[in-house]
Amino acid sequence: MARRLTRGFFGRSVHEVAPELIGATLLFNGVGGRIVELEAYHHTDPAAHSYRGPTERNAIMFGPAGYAYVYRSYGIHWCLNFVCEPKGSASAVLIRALEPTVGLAVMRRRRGAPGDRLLCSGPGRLCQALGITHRQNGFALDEPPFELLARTGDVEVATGPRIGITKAAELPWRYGEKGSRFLSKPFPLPAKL
DNA sequence: TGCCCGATTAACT
DNA sequence: GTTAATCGGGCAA
Repeated sequence: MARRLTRGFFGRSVHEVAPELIGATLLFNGVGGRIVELEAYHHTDPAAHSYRGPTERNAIMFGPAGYAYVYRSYGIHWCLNFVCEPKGSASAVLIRALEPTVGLAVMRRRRGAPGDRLLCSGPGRLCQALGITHRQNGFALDEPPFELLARTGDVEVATGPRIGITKAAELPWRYGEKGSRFLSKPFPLPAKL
């Protein structure tokens, strides 16, 4: 059975944590799936919410690693982040897509019954499918209702530019499972030699 | 205070 | 391809 990830797992560089999370299983109240896509946001990164210092919204990013940072996107959607790095470094990974594996019927109902490929393929979509809102901001990731399980097999990890940002858009800080059909967008093909 | 923009999505043409 | 939904943060005045 897969190893349970505890908060110590997250207390390292976002660029160490991010690729290790690809293929890990995220459950919320027993519903969820395999993480197939995420993005890293470091506090020195102009695209990060924490870049300009603490605010009421991003306060949890300035606390210890291993907690959920949930924010409202475009006034409509919720997006889930895992706080990483030593306390105060205000860095996190944005969970962008899951391959749904547990609780398919519940997720379909919450999402208005789209095809399974669209259930959790996007940061707003996966929060809707799992039932995550601002109420979960600050929740510990290694305690119920959250559960995180390390991946069991090998995974091929792809990297590329992040999605939907204008600042620091060139940084290749998006990580995903190569070839997964549950990505929010495909990764650009590697440059030809 | 007011205005613009954003780590998005679905429903349009 | 475009656009509306809708709200917190940043910055100018």
